[in-house]
Amino acid sequence: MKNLDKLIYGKNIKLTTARKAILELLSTSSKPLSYEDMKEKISMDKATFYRNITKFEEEDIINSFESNDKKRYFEIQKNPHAHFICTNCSLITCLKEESNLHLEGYQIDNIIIKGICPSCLKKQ
Amino acid sequence: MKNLDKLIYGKNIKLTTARKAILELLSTSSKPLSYEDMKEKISMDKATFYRNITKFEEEDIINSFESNDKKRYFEIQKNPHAHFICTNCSLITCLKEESNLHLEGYQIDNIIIKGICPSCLKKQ
DNA sequence: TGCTTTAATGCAACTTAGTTGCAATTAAAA
DNA sequence: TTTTAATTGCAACTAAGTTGCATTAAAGCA
Repeated sequence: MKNLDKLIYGKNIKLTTARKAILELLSTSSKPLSYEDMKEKISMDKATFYRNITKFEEEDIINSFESNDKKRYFEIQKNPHAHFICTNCSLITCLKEESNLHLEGYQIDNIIIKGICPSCLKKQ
Repeated sequence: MKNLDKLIYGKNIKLTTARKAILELLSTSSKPLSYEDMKEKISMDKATFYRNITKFEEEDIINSFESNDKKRYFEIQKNPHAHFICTNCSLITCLKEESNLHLEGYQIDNIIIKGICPSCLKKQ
């Protein structure tokens, strides 16, 4: 079974060419991607893109968050981790370490921390 | 000196009626508000609203974050605290306790935690 | 208090993200 | 291979947020 097949195995989803294109791109990227980042590389209509994104989020295959530039960034939901967004330079950093936060009674899916990154702090 | 004056004291900002209306509304609200929440209660143009929001954010008077409904929510930046957003019912909860996270080398301004709230977990 | 300057406002027109209805197409199961 | 339900593309739409420009109002000063 190929990697992409694994992502949707057992879920109520058909593996179409459009969906392969999105998952292929996201799973080979080292950082979260926005629609703008992806639109030249995938040849589907905007409606198809967003309908699939919605479906993937419902099935917990990807997750998304809003960055400083007011765009939504998408990422395969493997090895869940927190993200740091620099409100100065808009850099997104994946934080593997800070993801073991616990909140009694809550299910935590995603943590986004906003602030100033070390590089921007030095320049000030 | 009145409460609203305190917020902008010493900053490069005129206290206009439009700005009073925004700050008045945000400072008397117990939860973050979106543009849609506020637009009937403030009588200014959309452009004025967003220009002032931008200014307030630059001067660290308010902060904003994107919720599950893809709207931006605004809040006075006092007693900084984390927010929990339920991706099921879209409820926003202020978490006073969980705000002492430390990240070496980073300045943390805002923490957003997404997941499922206790009430939705029980219903499942 | 009235004058002056500079910033803030309202309006209109725009950009872009994201959504929806519908007819045509395609994946997957029989 | 055929069938059927899900997916796609298209076009038209909604709503957030932005920008240029002429008008207005806040705040400092005479």
